Amino acid sequence: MKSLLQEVCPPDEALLCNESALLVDPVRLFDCGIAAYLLESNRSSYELSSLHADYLSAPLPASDENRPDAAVLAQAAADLAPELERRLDSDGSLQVMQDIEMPLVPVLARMERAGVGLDTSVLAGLSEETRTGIDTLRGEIYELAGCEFIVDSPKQLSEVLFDKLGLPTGKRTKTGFSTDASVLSSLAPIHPIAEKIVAYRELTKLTSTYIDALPRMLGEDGRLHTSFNQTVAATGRLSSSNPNLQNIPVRTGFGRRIRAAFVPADRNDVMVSADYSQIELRILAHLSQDAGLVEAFTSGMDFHQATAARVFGVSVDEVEPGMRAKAKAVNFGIVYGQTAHGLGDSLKIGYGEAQAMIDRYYEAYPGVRRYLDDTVAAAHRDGYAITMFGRKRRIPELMSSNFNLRSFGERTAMNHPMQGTAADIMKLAMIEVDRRLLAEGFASRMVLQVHDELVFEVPVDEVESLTALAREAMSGVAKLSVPLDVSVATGPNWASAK
DNA sequence: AGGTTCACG
DNA sequence: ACGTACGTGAACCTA
Repeated sequence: MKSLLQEVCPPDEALLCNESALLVDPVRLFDCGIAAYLLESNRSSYELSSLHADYLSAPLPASDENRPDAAVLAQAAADLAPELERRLDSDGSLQVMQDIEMPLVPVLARMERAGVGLDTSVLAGLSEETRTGIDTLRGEIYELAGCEFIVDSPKQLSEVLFDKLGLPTGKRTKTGFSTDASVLSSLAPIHPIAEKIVAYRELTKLTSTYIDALPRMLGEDGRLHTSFNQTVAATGRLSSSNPNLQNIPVRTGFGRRIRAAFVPADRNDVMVSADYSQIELRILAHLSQDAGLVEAFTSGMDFHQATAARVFGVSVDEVEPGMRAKAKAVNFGIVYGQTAHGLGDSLKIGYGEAQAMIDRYYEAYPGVRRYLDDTVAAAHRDGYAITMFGRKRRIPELMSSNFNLRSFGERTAMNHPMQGTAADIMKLAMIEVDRRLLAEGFASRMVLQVHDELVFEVPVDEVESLTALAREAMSGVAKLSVPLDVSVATGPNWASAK
């Protein structure tokens, strides 16, 4: 939440946060930075000085003793607002501004101010464990390498792996040979040092980014307060920083122990997590109107399994786990603007086999291919891609004569309507959830958003009503051709609320 | 400051 | 003929 009000007069942040009454009517809120973001979501700066220069064709006036910074900025905002509003209107982006972004500002302000609880004793225990683990692994790596070096240095590691030990090189980076996780996993069968390095990387990553870092970032109230940035992600998603609470580990068992340190403030409260299931693919089903895809979601069966059955031409109960995993990867790929290369990499299969799977996918879901082709063509014609709710993303790369850059633009054009519409839907849901929490006098608080998930701190006696509220609000904000399924879970910490 | 790597959706 | 999966933020090393 980097609102104009916060920029100009930090103490008045209270205006946006007050729990008892919303003193600022979102209808009358106009944030110049967010307006410019809706017009050009790729801008490098949304500072008033930058906007003044670009939209009013004049540098920001200098401040002096008669005109302090705050006065200059207030005047700049006042001058910019009508101009930006005109541009939003003629761009067709005023709806997104008024219906989504401005109403979201006080919601994010309240979430940031509420913060989230962190049990530092959990992290202290993990820190102890990782310290000894890291020391042991480092020693084993030195032993296997036959020398001591800085394992964290990709340059030194590359010398050890590829020069000293003579292991086969894989991908290249700008500066040399890559030592990333996919390279190390291919080296694992050849030399035992590879898996030690992978394990070392996991522990050092989790320690330096989370276990040791988060306790240092607690506010005076003993809670973690992130910033939800509203003008960063070009698709319309939020981002989170200082600390980033949208990338807390969850994929490994050890990582989930970090997530377990996120707890409610009050001992009698619990964490509740509500997340959209496969929202981007459901949006694709709606946008493409592909009969097979819509059927897969309305029938209520396992979606990746249903895809596997169609792609491999077997009945649903004949789908083996390997087939489901492949179908799942193709489904992911579709959302990213599928390429045979990318799919081949992720599945560790050949380019040809990957292309064959993609072809079979498009045969199974012909409406998807038609939709994606139309979407790319429209983006070439218009210069932008657009979401269901009218959020545009300009894609200048489509004009490039460079094949790679142009292809990137086309993948962006395919991805934006799915990722961006999901962001729109989540933002609308947050506005509705927040409105009802206040209107119905809940003590529950919405504390985090992680793209398709909302996290709440909830008094035990509100669990049932909050669960119903989250379900209704999240699945009810948009009417698609397929249901917007929401799964809700509860537990004493964030890891257990899954 | 830029590159690499890796945490998340 | 070309070669990348989409969107982020943070830590670390190197220059």
